Amino acid sequence: MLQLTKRTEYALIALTVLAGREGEVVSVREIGELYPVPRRLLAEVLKELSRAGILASQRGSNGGYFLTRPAAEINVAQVVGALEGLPAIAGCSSEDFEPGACEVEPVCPIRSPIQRLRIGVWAVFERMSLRDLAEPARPPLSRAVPVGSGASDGSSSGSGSEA
Amino acid sequence: MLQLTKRTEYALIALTVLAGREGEVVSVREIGELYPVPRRLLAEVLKELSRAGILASQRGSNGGYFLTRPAAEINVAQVVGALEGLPAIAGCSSEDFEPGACEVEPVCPIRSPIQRLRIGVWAVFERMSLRDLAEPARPPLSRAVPVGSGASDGSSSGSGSEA
DNA sequence: AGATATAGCACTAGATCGGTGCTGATTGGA
DNA sequence: TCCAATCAGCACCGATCTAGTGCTATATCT
Ligand code: SF4
Ligand code: SF4
Repeated sequence: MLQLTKRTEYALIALTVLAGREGEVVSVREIGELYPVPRRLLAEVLKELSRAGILASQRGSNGGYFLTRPAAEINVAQVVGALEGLPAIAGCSSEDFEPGACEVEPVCPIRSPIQRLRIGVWAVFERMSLRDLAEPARPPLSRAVPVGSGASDGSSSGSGSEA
Repeated sequence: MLQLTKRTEYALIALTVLAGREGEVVSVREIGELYPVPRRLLAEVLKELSRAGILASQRGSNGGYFLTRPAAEINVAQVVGALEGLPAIAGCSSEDFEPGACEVEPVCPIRSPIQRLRIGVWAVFERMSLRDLAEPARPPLSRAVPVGSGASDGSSSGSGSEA
């Protein structure tokens, strides 16, 4: 399934708040009051982000979390990477992939292309920073791009989806 | 989890073969002899692709599957879309998402950004055709690109995650 | 008729995910 | 001093999804 986990979504929501209040210390409760998110789970997620070094925490009363770096320097890729491990696309490019786990590997014809996809997807996530998240979205949306080899003429490729 | 299913991987492997033998009719057995893939499962997947209109089938002896269109006109996005539904990134942008399923939706601050990500990821998949898959990979790799608004290009952003 | 191949569908076991429980440690303040 | 608020750590459960298989029917070629 090519979809982020709820944990990651909650993380991004929380980070949106954090990014809009840089320098402040924000508690899980506050965020929970802003958005109808399972607080307990949100807390768990923020702990993870803290362990990953994206957030730092302040314990005790008046405690909470805050960004360790400017919002513009933290991108979605880092967040996703911290919570789900970097996007693998295929099993063999996952972090915890043990050699031999895939029978096809020695002769797999799609490893290289998959790798290219992975890099492309990763780049998409890298290009969106927390500041982009927090801001009301300014979409110059300068035409997508990359990854393919030749593919130059892909113009005709409709979305097609299914059915 | 940001990862393709095994089904999709097998589909791509099979399509690589099909793309390299355009005009021919190739059976599941043949593909299974080329790559150590669970044939039974592979068969199931090709059926799905057939239902989705990406492949057509020929039954009976000497039967098998063949592409309905030139390999260059079929891209990975179509394949993924047929097998997993288009990349949703978040639950609310999934095909079978029922309104009200997400509590946060009415006030969600990340819907718009997520949408942008979705488009970006989708574009990455669209730009890789079956021909790109089948070819021995020539990566001029035309530098990745946009999607975000500003986005500092801190290409250095490593995984940064755990371990 | 018989061998080969796809069509369709249901089913099981295992992995993953969403969410919660519980206990402890740290801090600020009444 | 003691209490309330808050983070830290970890284990646990139920629901969902995935990988893979079983079985039966249908079409085609020889
Ligand atoms: S080797 Fe090929 S089949 Fe095995 S996991 Fe990697 S991409 Fe998928
Ligand atoms: S609305 Fe926000 S939280 Fe709900 S699914 Fe969409 S992105 Fe995730």
